[in-house]
Amino acid sequence: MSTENAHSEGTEYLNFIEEIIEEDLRTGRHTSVQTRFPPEPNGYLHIGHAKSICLNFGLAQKYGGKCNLRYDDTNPTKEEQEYVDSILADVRWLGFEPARVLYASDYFQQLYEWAVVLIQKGLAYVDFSTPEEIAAQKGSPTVPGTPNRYRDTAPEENLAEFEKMKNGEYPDGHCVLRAKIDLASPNMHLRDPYLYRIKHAHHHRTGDTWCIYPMYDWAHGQSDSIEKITHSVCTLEFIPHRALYDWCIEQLGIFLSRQYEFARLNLNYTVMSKRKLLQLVNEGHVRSWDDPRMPTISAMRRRGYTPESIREFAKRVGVAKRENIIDVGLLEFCIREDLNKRALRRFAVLNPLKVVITNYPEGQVEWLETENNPEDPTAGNRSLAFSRELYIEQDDFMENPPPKYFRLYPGGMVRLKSAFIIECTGVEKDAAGHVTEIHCRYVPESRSGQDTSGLKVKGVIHWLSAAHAHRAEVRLYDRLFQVEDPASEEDFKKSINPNSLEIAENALVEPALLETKSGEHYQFTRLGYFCTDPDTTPEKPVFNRTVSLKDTWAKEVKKQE
RNA sequence: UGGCCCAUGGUGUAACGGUAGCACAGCAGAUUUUGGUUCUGUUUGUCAGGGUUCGAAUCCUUGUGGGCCAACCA
Repeated sequence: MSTENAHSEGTEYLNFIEEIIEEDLRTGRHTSVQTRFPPEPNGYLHIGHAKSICLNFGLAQKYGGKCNLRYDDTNPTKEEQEYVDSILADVRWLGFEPARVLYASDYFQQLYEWAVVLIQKGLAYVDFSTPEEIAAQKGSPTVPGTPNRYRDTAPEENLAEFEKMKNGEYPDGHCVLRAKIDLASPNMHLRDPYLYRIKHAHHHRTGDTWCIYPMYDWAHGQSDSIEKITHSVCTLEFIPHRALYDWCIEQLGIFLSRQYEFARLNLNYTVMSKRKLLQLVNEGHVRSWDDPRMPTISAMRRRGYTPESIREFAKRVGVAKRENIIDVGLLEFCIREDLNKRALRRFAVLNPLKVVITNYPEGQVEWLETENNPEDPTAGNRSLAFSRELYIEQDDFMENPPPKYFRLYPGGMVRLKSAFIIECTGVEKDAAGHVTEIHCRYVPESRSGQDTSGLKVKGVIHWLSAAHAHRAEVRLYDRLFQVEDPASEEDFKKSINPNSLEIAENALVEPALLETKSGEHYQFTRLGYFCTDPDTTPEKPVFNRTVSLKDTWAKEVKKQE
């Protein structure tokens, strides 16, 4: 209930794009809303893309419109089918179904014909200068550019040269098609931008049909226009491109799509650029694109984030034009909030410490009921085996505890959750002085649910019957970087956290977890939320820690230091 | 040394000329057989100067700070 209130509070106001849309609908400028999500298939989607997906698909949903998935595949040398597939999968996993799945490459013929129109109008020319020459001729933000001799080539000749470009008569980089706009514009993107370049490269969809490929600025706006996109939403760095976007559409006299820009998502303690993420994968700093430490959607899925939690996160970060760096704590809040309601509780002991209940009969076993989810009575109960030899978490015992420690210590009492109260009566150590085993006595009349002991203990800890526990591998993740903004470092890889992955090799779990399947979510009681990894086998389950539970005690310990 | 975008608590985001609110984080307390959850209370903010106005976070202006722009990338 309270979360619903939070939701409604979060959506009571309109973000600036929604305001524009409502105004457009009110004035009749548009009668429906058409958006699109336009990724380049040259990498895996990350949490920043998730914000864009939620925005674009969310807008369409909210206003009864449609949202396309359109691959911006105009550069054959960088794009691959593997990425195409993963992108669609990620969009769907997030909970959105594209109205249509389209490709900018679907429009190559149309784009080519429009380029011919532009040339005929004297608004584009073929330039044989080198990239260096062209760059020099463009001037600088403070110095206007200077025209070269190709700028005044007659349309007929440009037409013929463009034809040669298309027919493959020139090698890569021999010449380019440029728009003829304004070499003195303060907006560098208007200083006769490139429209087409020659690339004798195999395209993942059009094969070898083309050897000239349109640049972003020549492809994007027209693709929007073809799809009758009413609100073309992109990130801030495209603001200077808008003038060119409008120019192309205006010169062609086609459907008037409009571009609006919002601030992209930045998360602290991670990097978001595809280039850097690719580097992390290729150089082995992480295992793969879906290594649970990565900010990619596939990695977050593997780690145990749910689509709902990511959508909620996108809602909470908002949409505005201000540069921002979101605290990962908000992401963690969103997944805890979601999983707290849904995840089944299970007992797991990450670092086992043996406990012998000295006054419990050897060989005896009794089964004790415990709830699967206290937040959800319909989740039911399960039985846990209790016996003479148990395991508890090493963290739950201290020989010399600090103040306010209310777990187990010599002479201290604690409740084993859903079982009995025990008192620590002795400790066994190895030669090095490490505690290897502790001895306790249990209070028979303190059985959970029928406690007549009259004892009151502050601590409640989880446990496992030694004879019934099973081995498991549990992977514990910490932030991948040690600094808030690794991208601003001289070398971002130097700030990689060497302890971002810790594997609990000796972890033990309750028997119910043996049948777990990849992708299932659990709360390991008192530890955190965990998700079964695809590496799991019937013999040895493997879990990823999605996020720990909030740990007030850890905070208290820090304060005491 | 050109142009464009932005500026509200620690982090985000509202307030559309009329009481600066919400969320996360923090802090304090209550409840709790998860030091979880839940509940209650609470600290912290309009970048600076000038102007318009009865009244400015909001409009104008100057400055400051941050971001973006000169790839045959998107």
